[in-house]
Amino acid sequence: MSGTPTPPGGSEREQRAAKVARLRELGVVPYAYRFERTCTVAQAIAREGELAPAETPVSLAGRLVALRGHGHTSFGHLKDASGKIQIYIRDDEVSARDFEIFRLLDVGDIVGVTGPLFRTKTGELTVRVKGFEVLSKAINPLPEKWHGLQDKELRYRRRYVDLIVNDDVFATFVLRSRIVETVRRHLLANGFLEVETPILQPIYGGALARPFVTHHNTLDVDLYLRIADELYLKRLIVGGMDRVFEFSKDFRNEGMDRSHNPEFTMLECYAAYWDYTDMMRFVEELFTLLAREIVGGTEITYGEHTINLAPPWRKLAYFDGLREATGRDLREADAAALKKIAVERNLDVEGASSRGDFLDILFGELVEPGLIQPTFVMDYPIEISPLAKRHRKEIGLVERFEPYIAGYEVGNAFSELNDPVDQRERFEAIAKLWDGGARETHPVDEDYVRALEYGMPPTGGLGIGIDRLVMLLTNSPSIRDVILFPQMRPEEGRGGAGE
RNA sequence: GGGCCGCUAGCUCAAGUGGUAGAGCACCUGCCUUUUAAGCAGGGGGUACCGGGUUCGAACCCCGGGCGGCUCACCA
Repeated sequence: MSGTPTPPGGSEREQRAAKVARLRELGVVPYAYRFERTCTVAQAIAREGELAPAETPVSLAGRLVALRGHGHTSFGHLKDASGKIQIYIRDDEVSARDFEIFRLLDVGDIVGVTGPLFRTKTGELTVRVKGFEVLSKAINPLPEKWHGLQDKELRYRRRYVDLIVNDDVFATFVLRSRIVETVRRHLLANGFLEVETPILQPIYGGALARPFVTHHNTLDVDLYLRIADELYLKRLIVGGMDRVFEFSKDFRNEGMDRSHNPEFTMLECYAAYWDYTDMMRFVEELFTLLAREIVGGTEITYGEHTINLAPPWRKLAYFDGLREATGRDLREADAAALKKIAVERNLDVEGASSRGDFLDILFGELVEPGLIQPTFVMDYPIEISPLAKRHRKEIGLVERFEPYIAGYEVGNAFSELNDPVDQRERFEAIAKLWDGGARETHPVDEDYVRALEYGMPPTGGLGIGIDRLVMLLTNSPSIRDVILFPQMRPEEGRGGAGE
């Protein structure tokens, strides 16, 4: 093809590919090596007043998101991570070759432009393009400009396109980064040390969940992807690291839905010489900071709820919550009695067998949904808290709390169990439940018990589900809206014949 | 895993009861020197998720499969 315009016919992708060839014919490398920009779009907009428009050109780089050709001129919009600005080019202000090259550009291409800023007669700040470079020619067209990319499957599978065209999606992930940064800063400011612990673990623990299993060839052993990093962090407390934390990608081989992804991010932190009341104060401080820095106030909106994060938060003892819901004191109730209550209320008790299972069901169904405003649920039954320290006053309870917001459990904390003998007994009790057919349980981690036998100081521990935290602060209804690449079935084999 | 819904051009969506697939955006050609959902005129583009069946004829009806969404169950 020689100098002739792109021939008609073929898919848009083919037509755009032909433009790449045409650009090369014109001596343009459509995939540049670098571009020196003088500022971002947002900076250009902010600095308009300081610049002497006629003399001081700016160089900006970004994606063409709109083009409006007018024969001898052309308007368009250039978008970078900071914002969007109009560009304007005239054929009497650039070379004929440059204008021809410009006319080969499409929406979606990445370009660098240089020129002074001016205001059009409608008052819009615009770059008067005197020179430009093709930085990357896009072969695939962007989604349509009015409706953008709607299809959720495509949005998740091609998140890069979603990010290009849906500004609110982009903003959510910027906020996620800022949230993590704020949490990290608060921890560092309080003397916590950021550490990294194994993702591949020979024994999984620290939570009750089904793990992913993998295999190490050289060692010829099965390893588990961690379901929590708790037991490793507390080993570090034993080792004398008084305050540690880790943003831990955890993996749980369970169902997926609006609030569960197989891999998710958990913050865990541990502070020697704290108990759970210290941790409660810390959580309130952290959320107050997040509210101020991320939301700009203590009030947030989540779905239909307006939530006030200002401390102090309501404190609700676990069995007080159950008493309010059932009218009965269940502290002494055994498994059979609890089952009876659950069945009376038409709750699904399938698969439940232990006292802890029934308590979990009753609390989850009757109490949790009402915990909209921030609430610390405190002092859990010992059966469902194998790593928490016995309550200093109440028999059968542990010093544990979970902060609830908008009906979501956003964290989990306790005065950590540091008595090795008690810990071993708890592990064994749990293991027995396994033999009894309980849904999930722990293998005994002998090395962890051994670590406790070297002496762990009294310690307060806290876990916060980062994904859910981000959901709350960004008013996102699905965990998939706050995870860049949520787990999907592979595209491979789509449309294939059934097997 | 169960239930309901969906899958048509690159994207967003149409097409009473089965009759041989359309629009807008995007792309191509022409015109257009301050437009902005630019405009006007012309044009190209389809494995209808995949496979089978019924039928003279299937985007549409039936069966099987795939993927997704919502929801229930389980979990954080």
